[in-house]
Amino acid sequence: MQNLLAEYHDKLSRNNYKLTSQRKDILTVLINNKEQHFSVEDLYNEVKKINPNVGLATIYRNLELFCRLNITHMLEFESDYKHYELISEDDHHHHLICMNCDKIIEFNDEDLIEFEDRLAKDYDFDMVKHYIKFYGYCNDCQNSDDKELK
Amino acid sequence: MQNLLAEYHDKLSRNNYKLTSQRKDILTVLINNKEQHFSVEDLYNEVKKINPNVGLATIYRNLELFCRLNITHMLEFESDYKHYELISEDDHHHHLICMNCDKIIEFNDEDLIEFEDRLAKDYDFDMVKHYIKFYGYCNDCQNSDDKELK
DNA sequence: TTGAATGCAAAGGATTTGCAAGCCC
DNA sequence: GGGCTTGCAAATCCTTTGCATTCAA
Repeated sequence: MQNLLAEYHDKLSRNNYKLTSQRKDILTVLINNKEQHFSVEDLYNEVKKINPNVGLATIYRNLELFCRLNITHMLEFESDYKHYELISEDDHHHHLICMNCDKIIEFNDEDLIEFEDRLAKDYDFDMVKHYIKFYGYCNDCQNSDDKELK
Repeated sequence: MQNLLAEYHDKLSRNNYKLTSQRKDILTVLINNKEQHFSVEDLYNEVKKINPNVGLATIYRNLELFCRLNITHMLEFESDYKHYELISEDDHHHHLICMNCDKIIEFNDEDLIEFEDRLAKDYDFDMVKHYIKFYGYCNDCQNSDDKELK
């Protein structure tokens, strides 16, 4: 955790950004909840627990910055607000989204690497990251009659 | 094209929605531009060419409906508005997105089916569709110095 | 010290909503 | 004819911006 914060501090410095106390607080919340993704509002509320004076605009401005620096990335789930989470290098981390109850199942998988390599070669594309969303019905909802779509 | 429109008409009827002239116009534009994805504004402008009296809210309301019925789906590209396009059954259709120039390269691939099948089994998830976005640098931008991130 | 970063509040802009009028089935 | 749809315009709400103040380096 100290490691990660130091690493992000470095990256900010290298790109001529300062590690303000607000940035430190935002990163701390993200680091302490690596497995979670936050809406801006939720993140704002968490950071306020550490620093009650932080402004919402600061959260927006810094998430934008962190995404630009590849410290965080944005997740978009249809019919919902944007969410953000830390990028972790060795994490192949994707989502199964239930079209009925909107449940989000997270999973990790290494098998896409091969596929990705071939793709990078075929399209001469320098691959940095990928986001994959699978839509369908979770096991709770597979027999439900609520689903539209007859 | 008649086929597709009739099919969508059926699906609307089966779910107790009417095929209004506005819905027909919207679907017609989408069908005639299957390979394109539209922002709401762009779609609005196209539909106005057919029916100048259509309202913007109608476009929003119907795209929401069409997505709910799995006639269209929403594409989200970071730092941009939402886009929409028709869903075509047999299309495995994904995007490579350049992080420098924002170029979007579309590609089709069948290789993910196997992966997807395993996943569906592992998580007892009834898979309907998947969207995959790869981020990186296109060949024009690979040697550019503009990229941040030192 | 000094330009970058923040907080606040106001502005912006995409999307949604209320309601009377219109239209599909 | 009846109720779903539409058009219009106003409202909503997430996000951005301007500006004076504060702060990291």
